[in-house]
Amino acid sequence: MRISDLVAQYINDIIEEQDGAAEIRRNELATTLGCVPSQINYVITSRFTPEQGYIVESRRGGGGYIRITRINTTRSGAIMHIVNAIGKTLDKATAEIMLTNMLDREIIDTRTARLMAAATGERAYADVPPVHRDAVRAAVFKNMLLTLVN
Amino acid sequence: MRISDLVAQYINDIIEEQDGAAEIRRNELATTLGCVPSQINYVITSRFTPEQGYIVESRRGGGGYIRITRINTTRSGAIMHIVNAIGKTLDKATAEIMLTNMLDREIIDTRTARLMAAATGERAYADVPPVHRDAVRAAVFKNMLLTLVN
DNA sequence: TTGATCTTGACTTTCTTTGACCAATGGTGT
DNA sequence: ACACCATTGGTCAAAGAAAGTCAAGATCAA
Repeated sequence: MRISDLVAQYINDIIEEQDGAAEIRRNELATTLGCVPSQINYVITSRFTPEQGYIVESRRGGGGYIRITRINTTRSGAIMHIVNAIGKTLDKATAEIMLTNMLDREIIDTRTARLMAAATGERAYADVPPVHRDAVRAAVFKNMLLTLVN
Repeated sequence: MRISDLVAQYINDIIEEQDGAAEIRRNELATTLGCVPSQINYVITSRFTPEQGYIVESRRGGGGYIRITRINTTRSGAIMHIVNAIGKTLDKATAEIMLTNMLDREIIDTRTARLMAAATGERAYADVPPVHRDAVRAAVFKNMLLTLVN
């Protein structure tokens, strides 16, 4: 087996283990796999390109690293799935679970989550008759989600 | 972990605690974190620059100090100003004007503006008795704005 | 055979750490 | 006031620690 395939597989394993992202140290990995450091660069530029759905960030100098992140192409699909899962009403607890879930899956970022939590929080609906609160919340939540679908 | 990151984090924690400004004593901090004093300068010049939104003042001699102030306060201040300008109610048109204004002033980005517009749009309030709609909108809008302060 | 893909290593660039030396400030004794 | 000095912070350059680039040679597949 080719060394480059070993390297690629090694990186893929980490990405798989770590939920979509691998952070490696080039020299260390090269030593571990018994190859020259620039081999890592070769593998990255040939198998972890943006076209293939990866983002690569790196840093030189002391404490340097290379981070490879798999792009989530199913984001829009995931959002639509959630939108469809919301019925006529949505209680606060469920909304929060959904937000946490989306955060974990990196469908939204922390700022967006906070913003959406604020818009669906109980405090915002003091003037809404209790029987209607969950319906309003569902509508607000859905409308916001839809703006996130590119 | 890099020492420079430790220093940066330490300073950031203080800034966070103290509402936007940290005053440190270079030698003391260096001793606390176990690094050479000039390391503090390195961290400051590489991570707390004006471009990154910080002002740094210092003084030598007895009772000397280094003060690092975050100047993103403009944004927070601007947001708080808007929050305070919103009364008990807020109609859709006014909300949109405010959003446009914040966009122009670069207080928020396009995505955030769209998200907030969706959360305050008429379509979200079908289940709210008309007399209460503007009050709910005001509450939602304020709650969202408050998450942007920081 | 030949073009594409791999492998390797010399050289480059960027970021971090450290220390020697410099500059300003405030206090103290005359 | 003034000279002096202890106490701080500032600067800069060298050394160290990664990662990046590139081109020459090796291999492989059609």
